[in-house]
Amino acid sequence: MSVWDRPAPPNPPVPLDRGQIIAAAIALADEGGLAAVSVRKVAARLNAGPMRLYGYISTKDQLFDLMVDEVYAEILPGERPGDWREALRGLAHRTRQAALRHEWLADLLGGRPALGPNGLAVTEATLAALDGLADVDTVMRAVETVSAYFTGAIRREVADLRAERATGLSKREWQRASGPHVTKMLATGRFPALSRAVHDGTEVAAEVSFATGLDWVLDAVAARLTRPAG
Amino acid sequence: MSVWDRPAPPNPPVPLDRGQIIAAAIALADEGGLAAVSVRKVAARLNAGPMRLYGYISTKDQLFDLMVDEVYAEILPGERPGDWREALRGLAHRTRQAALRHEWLADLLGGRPALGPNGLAVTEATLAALDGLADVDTVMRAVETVSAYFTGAIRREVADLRAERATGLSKREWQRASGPHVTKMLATGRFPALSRAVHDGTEVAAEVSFATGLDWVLDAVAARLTRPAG
DNA sequence: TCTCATGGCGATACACCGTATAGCTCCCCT
DNA sequence: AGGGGAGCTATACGGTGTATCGCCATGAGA
Repeated sequence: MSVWDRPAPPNPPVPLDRGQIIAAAIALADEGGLAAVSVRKVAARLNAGPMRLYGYISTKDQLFDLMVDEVYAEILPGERPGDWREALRGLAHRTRQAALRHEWLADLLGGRPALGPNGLAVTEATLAALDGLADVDTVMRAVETVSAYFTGAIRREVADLRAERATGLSKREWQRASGPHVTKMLATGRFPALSRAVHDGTEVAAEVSFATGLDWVLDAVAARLTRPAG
Repeated sequence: MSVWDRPAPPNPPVPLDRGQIIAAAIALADEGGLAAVSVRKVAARLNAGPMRLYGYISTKDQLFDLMVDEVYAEILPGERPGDWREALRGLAHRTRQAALRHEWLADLLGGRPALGPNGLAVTEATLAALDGLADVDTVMRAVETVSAYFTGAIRREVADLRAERATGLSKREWQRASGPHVTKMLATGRFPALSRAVHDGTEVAAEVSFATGLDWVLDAVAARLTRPAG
């Protein structure tokens, strides 16, 4: 019996490794959000059966961790930053940019400690940039505070962005156009300060608002880093 | 044929309303985390078929929104706060306490705009406490910055707490005891600053770290609220 | 009092999910 | 040439959210 008589194996199965799995998962998430990532779909994109992935991955949550760590590679600082402030500001902005490229990152940010190699490398680089400016505990507090700020800010920004996209209205347009539920709420008069804020507030670009809050927080940190141990 | 001869309907079906559904869902989440909340399980807890809930709720995500708004009721300030700083500090601490009572809140915080009645009421109270201290835009920026901080800080705290619980080790014990993966990473010598931080850092109570960072951020806000429009 | 409409409820069903298990097939080493 | 082991696949289980539909009980109208 020649090779021609016997049918070729249905899948000429390409070797496959963790990296391809992570890349496929990220592609799916970029296209359709985290909800579009399923073990079956990732496998399908690699011409593999679902169970094949479990040779490289132990659980779906672990796949999420790996995806996050992969993105942390994009967040790593390119060159050595000028000073600590530039280091922290850069970290914040690079994280934000990564989350705008991969919106699903906002769903995962801060949800689990970032202990992958790239996550650790980012932390290392950040701590190194603040090294010696104050005692270890103060430095830790500084990094944690700034991280907490930009994590929270990024999450809110992405949440608002999705809401706008879903309703087709910007936050500012709400009150006028239709904001079916919120408008009615504001009209009840039970939220005067909020109404005034929505009415009189200037609509400011998300990046500006992000950068402004960040500068405030950095100022606060500066006050503790220069003085020895406030 | 008397009433006694005819068997009672198997489920004496209690009327049921949104509040009971939300309460049941929260109870499930408190016990087993967000993952333990399924439409079927919530319904079962109310002696109802799954489809019954869809008369009161349109989607599972909406149920999550309702759960969050219910918890915002616990976050509402009890009495009128002394000054703006007390208002913001109180808000932050009450949110944190709520998240410690309902850990699943950390998974949802900042994930979607809080537009329910209680969420709006919290925002209203907060804005009211800052009213007139600066122009509307500065006040908005202040509230957003503080909210971003405590949202991010709470998420991280809960994430760490779960990690500790899962490994049975505190963050400090990692390096010594076994931290299967992280210890090896630190041992590679590729993360000197991080290693030093882990080694030399003082283990500080989560609440203290939370409060410290919060005070820093509040100081930063104070600098903009007292000066008119920095 | 009898009849009919209606609206809420339940059962059923569908498509999909994560993953445990077990068997098969192919390759390498002896 | 034969045996062992590794890696892949098929199957299966117990769950998920929710669309659809048919029933029954109730209240209204005659």
